[in-house]
Amino acid sequence: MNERHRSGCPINLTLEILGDKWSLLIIRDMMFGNRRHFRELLHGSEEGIASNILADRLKRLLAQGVISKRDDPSHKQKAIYSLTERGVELLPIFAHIGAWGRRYLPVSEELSIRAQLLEEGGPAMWERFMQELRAEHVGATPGEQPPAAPTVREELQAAYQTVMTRKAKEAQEA
Amino acid sequence: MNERHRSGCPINLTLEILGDKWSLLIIRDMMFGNRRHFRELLHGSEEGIASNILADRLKRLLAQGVISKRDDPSHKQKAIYSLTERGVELLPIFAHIGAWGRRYLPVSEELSIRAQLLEEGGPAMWERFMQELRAEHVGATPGEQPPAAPTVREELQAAYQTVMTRKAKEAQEA
DNA sequence: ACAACTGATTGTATTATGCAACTGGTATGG
DNA sequence: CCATACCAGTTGCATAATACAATCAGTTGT
Repeated sequence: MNERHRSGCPINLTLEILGDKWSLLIIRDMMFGNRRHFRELLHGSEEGIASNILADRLKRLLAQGVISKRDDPSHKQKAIYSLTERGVELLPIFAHIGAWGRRYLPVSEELSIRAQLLEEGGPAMWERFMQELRAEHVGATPGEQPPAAPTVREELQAAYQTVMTRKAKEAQEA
Repeated sequence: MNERHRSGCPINLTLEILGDKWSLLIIRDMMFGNRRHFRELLHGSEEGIASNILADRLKRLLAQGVISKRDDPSHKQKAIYSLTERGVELLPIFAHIGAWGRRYLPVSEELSIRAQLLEEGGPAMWERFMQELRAEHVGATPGEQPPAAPTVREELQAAYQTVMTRKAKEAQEA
């Protein structure tokens, strides 16, 4: 546990935890794809993470308190990974990263529609999403409301499906 | 130039460019420390980057259009690195990363005071800072005003100095 | 009993990083 | 005009991180 930090700069310390090509993608899948099991995270993403890297990153994120882990009551070997409050609060960073990438990089339409809605929704939508994530991941908070349907994630997912359906139809017609 | 991307997700594409432990620190120093030369970037930061890593990252950021490079008229071998519009627009991401790190990680007071002011200043302050960065880095924009004194960077720097001065006095008294 | 699935681990090859020394060229002061 | 310091990098080498495929032991459903 004797960690040596390069400096006390908040940006540097954050990069020491999240500054690699996989950590944020894992959190992205937990956050937007609601993937909570090792196998879902391993095979669910487009990018194809290796199992040893996934295991290593989950361990590190766990040690840093960005995610938590508990047993799945339905299966003795299943573990459920959840975001902690720290993890949930990464959402605005994802929103900005998504907006930046969408503006300047060769994104695909179907994978950037969520980023677009999140950017258009602004901080109010982020706050709503974070409340839903807290309910799903960090457990009950006092005075908590059952999340109104549709949730933000459902909205984003529906938009993704709409794009995919249209694209499939276009491909068929062509 | 035949780059293979892992996916068309905006978050993934952004991480493919900026997802390492150094790229964002270099941009941070250019943005907040106004370091524009190789040597300034090499020796100016607390974290101590190696010269070959710096050279490699500058090359990559240049290729990705996040920074630009031009000759320094005052010295035939000097190069001046500048942020492009893409680079300037990373500022909100830095603001959020700084805020997150400040909240959850063991930051030092003097190196997090800038993040605090930037968080408190909110999007309006970010926009002002980005306008100043555009003037300094990407050249004149139509209808541009000479930046009002003090600039945002000067404000941040002054706050840093205040903390450092107080800390030095406290250390002397103790 | 057995196949499929669970969260991982192991071995090996490749790539990235860290560190120090070094390069060719440029300004500067005496 | 020469020594010195400075400039943006490059090179060689050791170590660390990552990628990929195969494998593991325990669990579950059939």
